[in-house]
Amino acid sequence: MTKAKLTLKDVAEQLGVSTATISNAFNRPDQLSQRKREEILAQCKKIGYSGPNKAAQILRKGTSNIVALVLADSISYMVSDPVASTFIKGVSSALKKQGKHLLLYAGDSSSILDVVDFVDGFICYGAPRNAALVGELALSSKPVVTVDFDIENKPSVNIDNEEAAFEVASYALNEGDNVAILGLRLINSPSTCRIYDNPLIDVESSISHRRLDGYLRAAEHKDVTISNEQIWHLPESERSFAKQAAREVLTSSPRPDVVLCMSDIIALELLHMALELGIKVPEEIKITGFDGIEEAERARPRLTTVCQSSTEKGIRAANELIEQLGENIVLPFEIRKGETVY
Amino acid sequence: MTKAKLTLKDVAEQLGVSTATISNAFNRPDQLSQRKREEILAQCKKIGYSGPNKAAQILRKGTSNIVALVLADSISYMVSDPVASTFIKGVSSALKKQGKHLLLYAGDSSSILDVVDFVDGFICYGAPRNAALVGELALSSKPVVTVDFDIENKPSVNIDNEEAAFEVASYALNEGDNVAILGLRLINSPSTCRIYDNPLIDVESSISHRRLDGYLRAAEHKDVTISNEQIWHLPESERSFAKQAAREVLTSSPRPDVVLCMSDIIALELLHMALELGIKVPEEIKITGFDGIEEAERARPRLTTVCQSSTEKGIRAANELIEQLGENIVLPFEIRKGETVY
DNA sequence: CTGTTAGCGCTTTCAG
DNA sequence: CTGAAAGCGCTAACAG
Repeated sequence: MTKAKLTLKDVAEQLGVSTATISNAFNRPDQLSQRKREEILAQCKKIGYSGPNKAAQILRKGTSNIVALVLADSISYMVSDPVASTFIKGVSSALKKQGKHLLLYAGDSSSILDVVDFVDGFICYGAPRNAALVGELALSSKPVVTVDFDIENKPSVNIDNEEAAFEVASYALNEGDNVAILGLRLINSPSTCRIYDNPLIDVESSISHRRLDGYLRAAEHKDVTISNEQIWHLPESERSFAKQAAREVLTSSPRPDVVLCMSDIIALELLHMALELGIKVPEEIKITGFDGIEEAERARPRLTTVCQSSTEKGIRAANELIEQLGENIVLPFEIRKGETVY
Repeated sequence: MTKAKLTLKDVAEQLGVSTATISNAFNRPDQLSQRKREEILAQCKKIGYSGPNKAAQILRKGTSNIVALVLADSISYMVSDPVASTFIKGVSSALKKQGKHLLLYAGDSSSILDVVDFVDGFICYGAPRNAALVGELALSSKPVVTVDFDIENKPSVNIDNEEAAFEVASYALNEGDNVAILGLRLINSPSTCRIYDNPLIDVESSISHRRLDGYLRAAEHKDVTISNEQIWHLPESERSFAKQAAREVLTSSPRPDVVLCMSDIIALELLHMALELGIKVPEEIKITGFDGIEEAERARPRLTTVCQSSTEKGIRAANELIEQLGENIVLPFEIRKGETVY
């Protein structure tokens, strides 16, 4: 406790060798005889020197073994989202294998400047709520890997959201269906509402719009029309918003026969509310989700949804960052045919 | 990109002032006139200098604004646990307010040496799986706050687990009941099993044993005896283990009338399986949980459990670390009377 | 209010 | 294989 912190220099002096030798003993085994090295390491342990100071190493070497995971939103929000936490799981397991550490960074932070100088790179999960971060990341000289969105010239990990949405919708829709869509962040509104003619946001970049494109393409194929009054916007994939939207949808008249939901959380909330109101699923209303979270599998009836492996995404993103291959990875997805569609 | 990184020294030269002035402009506004300061900041922005290099600041100042959150187990495991992720939520929101960053650190890591030199302190959530970390933390000169366990002379945040378990069990138990307990990490076994006469682990330190003490005290008060054959050990609060234990309990004969579970995850799994098997809850079997997670509230029948605010724990732990008051905080809990006990 | 300077603790040429 | 010395980029004490 009160023990003054030993420096490499102190140790060199005490052991009567040069600082380089101590440094090499810890960092470059090839630079000295095995015997000498072990002797030094043993001595160090004895006098209580646990190795070179990491802060100094970071400055000197320019690497820290810390990877920042930039989440789309606040950490508080992301960490309780099952999809995001599964992704984090993947990232952390891959980083651990490489001896890297994980710094969680909120996407609503004002800047990455706080950490850019010492982290080894960024994994960016979803377009950050604060769009300015994207610009900073694009300019940063540190490696960046994006997931579920893209930054020009940066490696990325994605699935084909448009195609996935197309497939699940194609499976659920039939001619003559009255269809509703529960979407995510489609317009700029802090609350649940139908999109009507409001200007759409991030049309080019957001996965929500890719999914919407897929749904609409499927509808077109099936000769189903979906008006803007039948498309809901939810500000977040959160239960409270999902509940509001579910209630609106289920109490609207005529009630939709099919509801395409952009996340499983939304779909599950809708499913529960439908059952509570005595509405039969899928007989009276069919429901599809998106993501393939565990809870969707546990639900009865089982949710029909798009399964993507968030763990795999995390692993691939971490490895891409470390190996710096510069790839734009597109991962497969799978339609899980549950019992909320027949 | 190809732009050579500017240093403070470069900038000072370019602007024709001393390095101290630039440094002060960024760090100590009181050390120079507001006009000069703004002028310098503006110039810096223009030439693309975004402020002093953080890695150098960390070495020089000895602080980084990074707090390590040492989780009990691997990050992968902890991040998908609802109780832990709620705790993380609390920590991250409190740290954010203070402009601190969050480094996630796995409790099964071999050492804290990797980061101890540059983080500002440690929040340790649950006794780490690798017990050696406790020793390192105890000796570390960096501030440490423990949660759900204690290290001598270090501040901590806890609830009274013994009393909480006592109260919930007292509420559930009646004389003559046949009782089972689904416990966590009571003995040293990697799989679900009854504890029988196996040696108990961490008897002094673990919250599981505090809870067990509370259950047994309540049983004694109610003149109920609970033998070691009726106490199950689960290695983790994970659904798969919970399922195994639930099956064993529900198919054992005579079937218990009351099952006291050391986490809501376990209790919920038991509840679901009971319902699936057509066993009436609470008529044929009463169930209590522990923690008060959201899902327990959504379940039908609603789970009777001990509610503790993990968010609050996280906030208090973070603030304790920052303010360094050296307190040993004991937070309140609350028995939530759901419908799994009557 | 400004400038000079000595390190923070380490790594890594380079010469021996 | 070892040792001396030059910084990595910055801060803060001190002198002006």
